[in-house]
Amino acid sequence: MEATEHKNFIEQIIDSHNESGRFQKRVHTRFPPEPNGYLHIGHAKSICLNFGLAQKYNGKCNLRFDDTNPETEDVEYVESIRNDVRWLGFQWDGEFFASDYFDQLYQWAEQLIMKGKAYVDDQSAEQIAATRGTPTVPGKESPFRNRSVEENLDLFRRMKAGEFEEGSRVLRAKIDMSSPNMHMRDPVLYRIKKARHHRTGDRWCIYPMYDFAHGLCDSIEGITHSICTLEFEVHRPLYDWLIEQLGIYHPQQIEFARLNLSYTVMSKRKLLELVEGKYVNSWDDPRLPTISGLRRRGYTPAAIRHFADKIGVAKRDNIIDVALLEFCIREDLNKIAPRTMAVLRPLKVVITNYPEGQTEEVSALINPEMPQLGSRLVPFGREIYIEQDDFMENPPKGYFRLTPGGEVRLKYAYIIRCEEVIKDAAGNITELRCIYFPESKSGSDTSGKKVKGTIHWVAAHEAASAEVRLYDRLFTIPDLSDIPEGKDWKDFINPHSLEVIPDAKIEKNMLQASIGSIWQFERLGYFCTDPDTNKSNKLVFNRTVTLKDTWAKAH
RNA sequence: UGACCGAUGGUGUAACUGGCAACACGUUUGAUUUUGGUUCAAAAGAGUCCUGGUUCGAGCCCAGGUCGGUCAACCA
Repeated sequence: MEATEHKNFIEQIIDSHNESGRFQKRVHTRFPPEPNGYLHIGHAKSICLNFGLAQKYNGKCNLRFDDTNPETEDVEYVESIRNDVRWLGFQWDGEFFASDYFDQLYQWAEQLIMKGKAYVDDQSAEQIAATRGTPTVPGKESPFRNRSVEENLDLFRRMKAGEFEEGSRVLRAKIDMSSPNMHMRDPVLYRIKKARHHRTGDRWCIYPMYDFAHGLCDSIEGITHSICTLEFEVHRPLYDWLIEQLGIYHPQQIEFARLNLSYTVMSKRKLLELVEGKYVNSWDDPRLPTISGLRRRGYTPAAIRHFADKIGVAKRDNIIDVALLEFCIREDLNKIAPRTMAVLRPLKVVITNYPEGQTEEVSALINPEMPQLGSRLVPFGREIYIEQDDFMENPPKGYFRLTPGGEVRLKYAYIIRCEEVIKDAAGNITELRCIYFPESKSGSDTSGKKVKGTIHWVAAHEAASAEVRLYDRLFTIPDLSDIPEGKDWKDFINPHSLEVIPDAKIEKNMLQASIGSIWQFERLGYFCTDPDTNKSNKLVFNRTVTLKDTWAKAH
């Protein structure tokens, strides 16, 4: 567990509740998604917060689906949300649906009517909108606002019975049309929707609005701390009003600032636009900040949890540098990812003094961070591939890989010297002729040679081939909430966010790599096998993140 | 010309509730290294949005500003 000495403002509130005894030292949170889309890393922040608080205070955390709008919701999303929460490493105490409470909610609505605190409004949606006023101008009361309790009850029951057309009537709270808080201007509580609900089927044709249902559901579940994002701050007076009118258990709502990540977008609307507009390939496209995208990209639950822990919780708007997320995944993967060698852009090297037809196997550490894991055998021979980047004909100062006449170590093998550069008619370098120093073999080096650089390689005679997908940030600017005038946020999509290497050379050991397994390609970064590996009958790797490269950064 | 919320290094979060502004990421430098990775060591970088007040003492309290965010779906 992390050594978190500093308490965030929510923990401080909980502590004060525990001192005052407001909730009898009980802590019961909940994660309340609507099953109408996929979870993203912003949700992960909320999940880690809610479940984390429950763990820290020996409390409970529910998973509740706020499924009050049958038109947009589906069981498919319920499944994917469950799956993502579980994958993140959390197990909820109770699993509930707002729709479980439809009967209770309906009873409460009638109760409000009987108290004279709610009425059926015959106005159209347009009329209601038009008479709501603006933040600075009070709204106008509906002509139906003062119907009798009997009439309201009758009308509401007939709404429930399906006697009226969709959109013809709604149930509204009777609060204050001139309230400075727009949400208190007689908000809609129930609307008619003759839609089939994914759980209650055709049992209902009226459905509660989120604002009516949400706080009441928390109350039903005995939630102590209803944690939500900042935009619901102005809704709180309404939730409190409802609870007060009904005289029921009162949870404490606490709002925090949602996560924003640099170089990406987090809103459901924009994510949907990226997927539907084919800017990315799917909801689990590894470039997306969706949980499924991050998973496919090779992010681990531990790294995401650690990230959520490090970013903290507060109320001010924030935009977290993706570099922090990348730090978290590198930190995790460095410890656990087995190493292998892969050459993305191969340059053939012929070792002229290595006997033709001869091969051998060299020993390579599985993970230098964990030597106890032992080593693997890697084939070596007269012809190998090295990275094109690891040779320069005219190197800048400070370059210490291979150059004409220069020497480097082939990792876990020998030191070589470049003797000759072969080019095609166009002047492109096609091959290098090198010599090796037999006495410089790794582990038994008696050559006395000192080289500055060590490069990775793959033996040509036993190289496997793989497709490698190199991902980069999805956008070219860090802050997508700050778009210059006349521009659209989609104008800043990074055209190079995906580069496909169709034929990389990798250690043949990798043919056995299982789907989703995570590797470090020495000197290149962390990669995981993509599910497409199955389909295409060829190895496909996704680059999770590069290794830090202080040389490349400066050049 | 409304209500609510917020403002601390480049980024994010702290500061025992009034006592020398700290930690992490990022950046830079050095050491180690058969990954220009890791690890280790160090440095630079804010005087806490502004103005005034209370106080021996203010990032924390008070007053007034400024700037930013949120709110006007029969969405959540």
